Amino acid sequence: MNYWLMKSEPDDFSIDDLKRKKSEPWSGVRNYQARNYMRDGMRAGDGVFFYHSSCAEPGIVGIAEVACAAYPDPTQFDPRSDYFDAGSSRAAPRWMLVDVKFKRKLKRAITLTQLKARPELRELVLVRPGSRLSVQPVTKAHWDFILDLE
DNA sequence: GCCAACGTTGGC
DNA sequence: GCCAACGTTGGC
Repeated sequence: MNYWLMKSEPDDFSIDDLKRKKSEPWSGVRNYQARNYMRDGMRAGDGVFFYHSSCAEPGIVGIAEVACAAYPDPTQFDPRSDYFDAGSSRAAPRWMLVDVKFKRKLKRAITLTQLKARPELRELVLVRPGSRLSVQPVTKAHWDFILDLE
């Protein structure tokens, strides 16, 4: 079992949105590294930290789970979508996604500030200088450590 | 294959 | 809104 962190802007799609919808196709990722993690790394049942970015208090706000293996992101084929990619095709899809399933909200968000303050998390991709990946791996040790911060 | 220009991300 | 860091694009 692997562990991940996935970012979402709460104004766009929040942990409460995921709770209400129960499961959501993680559409719109247009970064190759993030795609590769979803396509090659993720398996159903993997753990996911749901992270709120670009907001007043960025941080981990909930726990989710990978719900299925990766499949083509349908928005890449839709000319009316913001995520349309004319360079992709159904025969050779460029962008893949997984469904993300709600598990629970944290009692209290674990803020980016808190995470940065912990020397044990120095190697966490999220807090690495310059890292902007919206889908990133989390080691089991970091996963357990972060859960204990709740 | 280099690299400048441009667009995006995301914390502050 | 600013801006640093990063990724992508496209001319050469």
